[in-house]
Amino acid sequence: MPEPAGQQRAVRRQARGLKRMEVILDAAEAEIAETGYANTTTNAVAARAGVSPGSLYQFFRNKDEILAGLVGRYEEEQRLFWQRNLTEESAHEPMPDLVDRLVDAMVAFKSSRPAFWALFHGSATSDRLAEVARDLHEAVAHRVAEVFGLRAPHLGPDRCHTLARMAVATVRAVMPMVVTAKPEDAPALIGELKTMLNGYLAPALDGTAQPRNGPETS
Amino acid sequence: MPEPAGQQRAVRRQARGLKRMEVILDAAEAEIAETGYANTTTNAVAARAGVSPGSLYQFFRNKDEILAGLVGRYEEEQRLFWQRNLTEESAHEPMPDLVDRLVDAMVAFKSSRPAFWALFHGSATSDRLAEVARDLHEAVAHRVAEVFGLRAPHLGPDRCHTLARMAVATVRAVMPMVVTAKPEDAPALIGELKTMLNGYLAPALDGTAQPRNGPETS
DNA sequence: TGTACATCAGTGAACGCGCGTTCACTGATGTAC
DNA sequence: TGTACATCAGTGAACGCGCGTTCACTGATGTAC
Repeated sequence: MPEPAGQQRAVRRQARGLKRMEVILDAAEAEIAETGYANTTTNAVAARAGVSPGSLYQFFRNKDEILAGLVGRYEEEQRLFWQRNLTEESAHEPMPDLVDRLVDAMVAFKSSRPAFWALFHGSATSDRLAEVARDLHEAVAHRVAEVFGLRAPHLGPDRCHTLARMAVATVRAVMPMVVTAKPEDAPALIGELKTMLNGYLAPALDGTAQPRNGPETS
Repeated sequence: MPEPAGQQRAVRRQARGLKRMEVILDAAEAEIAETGYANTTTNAVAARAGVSPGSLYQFFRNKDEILAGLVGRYEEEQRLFWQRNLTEESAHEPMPDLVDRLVDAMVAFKSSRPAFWALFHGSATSDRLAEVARDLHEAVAHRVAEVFGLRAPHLGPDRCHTLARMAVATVRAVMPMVVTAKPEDAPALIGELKTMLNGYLAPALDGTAQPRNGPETS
């Protein structure tokens, strides 16, 4: 008899149990990448993981918790990604270089984690998932805003945050186009995205040029 | 109004039948705006429309066809919207004015058709709906690209199309932020969107700056 | 060391619930002669 | 002008199917003495 929700005693997972959880999450990731979260059935995840449905429910109380487990893994990866790609040095990096580097890194990340993008950028979402995705994007925007603040201290933190949110939203909007595009068209779209971000961020943060003028050297 | 797409059997609708269909679509629109397409049940739509479930299925063969009916109505509205707001004159309008006017018009349209945006920009979508939304956005981009072509004939149609798709994607990305934002923050976000679009489109279309630069150092 | 017992890991058939859809039926309206 | 008949409009209970979740149960592993 399972204990009432909230009262559940801490379960001391054995090594094989922890292993199983990872296997189940891997299966869920693959399944979601293929068919979307809403179309993913718990039984399909269990079958793919090579366990019975009942076993799955021993480790995850319900379908949402499987999602939460995946999100937990992603959050760690995200943290590492931004820790690696966005440091205090980024505050002094020329804007075109910074945009170039970050966009390329994100595209590369996308390629290596298809399920991640299926979850957070795909069409087959869910209310629960949209909420999680929003939080993740907000966290990224927050981190970007911090670097903007270092770069242009004369702007208030509010304005930095707005700029960051706009930038994140733009990337989020264009990325699916890149994925959908024919492979030979993708680089052009990525170039457009960089141009756009640059044209928006450089004047606001570095005060180098008006939006109508090209980025001339100082 | 013409019959919903997919209704192929020549059923000679009586006047009251056509009226009922509109009532059902109104109910579906309201229901979808409140809970999203996936969470909308056909029985709830029927109840809201004041008809029995069986009656609903006399006019729409399945849930998808209700959606198709709604899309049909929206397509007509969309056509009128762009016919009104984007003409050949737009090719000679100063870019800031054009962006300003269109963004404002779209925001106003959003306010008057909440269900429309719940459908095409909300989080609770579906595979079917995502497909429809993509087609709509593609149609808008196509029309925008035509005006870009008039404005800057020296650019190829392909490049105009790319610029238009990027612009549409950006608007689509920012609009949910505007909706979600506190009312006093919305104007600022709309301003940012305009700045961004302007900074991207003006150099590319009006030739005030080179649109792309390669990886070479300055 | 072995034995007893609690807890964790695992099974897979079956249950239950929601929701799209259908069914058998009655009434309303249009059309032909 | 009425009558017959086809078709449209409408009802609401019930069906069926998919899928998340549970159930009763058997092994496996850890722990205490």
